[in-house]
Amino acid sequence: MPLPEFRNSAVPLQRAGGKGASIPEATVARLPVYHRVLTAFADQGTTTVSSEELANACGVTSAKLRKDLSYLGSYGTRGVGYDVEFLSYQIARELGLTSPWGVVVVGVGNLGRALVSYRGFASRGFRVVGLLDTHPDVIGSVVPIVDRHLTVQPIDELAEVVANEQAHIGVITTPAEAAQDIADRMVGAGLRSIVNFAPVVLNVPSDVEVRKVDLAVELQVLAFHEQRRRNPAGSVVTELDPQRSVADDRKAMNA
Amino acid sequence: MPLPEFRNSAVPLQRAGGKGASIPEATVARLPVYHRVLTAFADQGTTTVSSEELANACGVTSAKLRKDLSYLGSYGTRGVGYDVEFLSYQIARELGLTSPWGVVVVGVGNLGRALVSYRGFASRGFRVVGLLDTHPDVIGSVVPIVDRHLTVQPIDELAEVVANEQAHIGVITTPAEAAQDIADRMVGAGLRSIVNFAPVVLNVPSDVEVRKVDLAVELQVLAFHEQRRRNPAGSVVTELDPQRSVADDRKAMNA
DNA sequence: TCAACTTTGTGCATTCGTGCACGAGCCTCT
DNA sequence: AGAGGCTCGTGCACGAATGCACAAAGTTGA
Repeated sequence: MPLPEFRNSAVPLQRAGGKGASIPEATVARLPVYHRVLTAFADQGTTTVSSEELANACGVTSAKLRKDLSYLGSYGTRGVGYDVEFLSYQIARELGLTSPWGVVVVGVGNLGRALVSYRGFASRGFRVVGLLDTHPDVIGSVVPIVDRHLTVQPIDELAEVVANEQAHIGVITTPAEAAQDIADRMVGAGLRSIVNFAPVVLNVPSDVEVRKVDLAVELQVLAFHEQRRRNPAGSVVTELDPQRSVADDRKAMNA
Repeated sequence: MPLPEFRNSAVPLQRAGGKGASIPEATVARLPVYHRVLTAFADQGTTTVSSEELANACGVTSAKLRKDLSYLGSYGTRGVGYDVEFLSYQIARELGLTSPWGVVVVGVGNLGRALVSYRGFASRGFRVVGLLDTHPDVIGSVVPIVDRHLTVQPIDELAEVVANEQAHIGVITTPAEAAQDIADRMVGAGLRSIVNFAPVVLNVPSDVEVRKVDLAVELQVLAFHEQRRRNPAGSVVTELDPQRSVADDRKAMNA
């Protein structure tokens, strides 16, 4: 994904199809999608799905889906398919969604507000337990969360909130300049899982996992492919003049 | 990312280090980060960086960085490093950031507003040329973009805006229910690059590229690892009772 | 009960991505 | 000019991820 940076922690399978076996990162990244689609199937009353149907709805191939699910265990029935409710539960359990996770959000701008009002939040085992900011103007203001309200607290109370509310995940929705400082505070407060929406590379201890979400990266990857579509062999100038030198490029740069 | 879903379009290198050679997707996803960090180096007056320095600032290994850059060409100087300005320009050119891309944003809630006010937008070759919504309440309202203002237009004018403003990229920031319809309209209007912030799997023709950004997925991946950290061998119940059967699980599911 | 049909689970081959290690090339100093 | 030192570029090996294809296992119908 945006290609979120993976820590390459996957080790060879110890027990194929068994519980407790290590699951490839690529698979872990897809499980949330499977879970969401299964929930949708359940809501519309479907009780059973084949790997083919589920795969289509998830935008993956059926072979990949089956292999992914096989890491969790043998939860399908040959000749029939998967029980929607049951499979959904198994994935939720594997992802750790059966017990709720406390989330603190730092940075209450438009982005922060958008995230905390996102409904899929609470319904999947996540609960916003803290909303903090450094700016005096927003501290103290009341923000509507999905099912209640929350008062914005000053950043200095971070450690307190994390401890009292047993938060485990921090979300950074501050401007880029503030992000590293907030990350340091989060680590200091004991958080070891961070989602970073600010467009900067965070420097954190190796036992802290950071997942980056960056619109600019997504746009630039799309732009790259758009450009390639126009001119599959490379850039226009290059194609017109394959003998173009690096010196020429240095001049063009200043044009 | 999250594993954003790649189209596996990478083919073997045709000309190693040459221009126009295909670049691995994993590399393409990292180039925007290199570019941003290089810009930061340039802003603070640095003129030269070694692969080691740049790699540290980008959160990757120096070997990976050098290999990534080698796909673009030989732009470094042995014994010295890379010229910051020059390398930055080369990456920008490769990503297609030298000419501006028109972007239309559909869905003017908190998220849409947050995105269009993001400064890193215009500075990297992207320009919001349209802001649309279906909701009568927001249509006609004026939204401040980074360097100007934009009036929210009704969704029916999408094709018109795309054609007149030569937009190439669509961003979906609507609720999940509306996303597929918007995607269909975008495809109909001629867009072939879409960033989707709604938590649904979009169904689009194979020549359209969709990049998904999903907070819920990021949180769930973190939750998975948090859980594994607590109990490396698997879930608690599983460890306490390795003989637990699938039938037991079906009961637990309803608890 | 048995045969035909359906769909899962997985072994195998292939492709993609990463990291090591070192040769190639450039700069500096004497 | 030549030696020494530094850093890039890349060949090679290894591990991760994907896709194919089929045996295993269950269901349905006669």
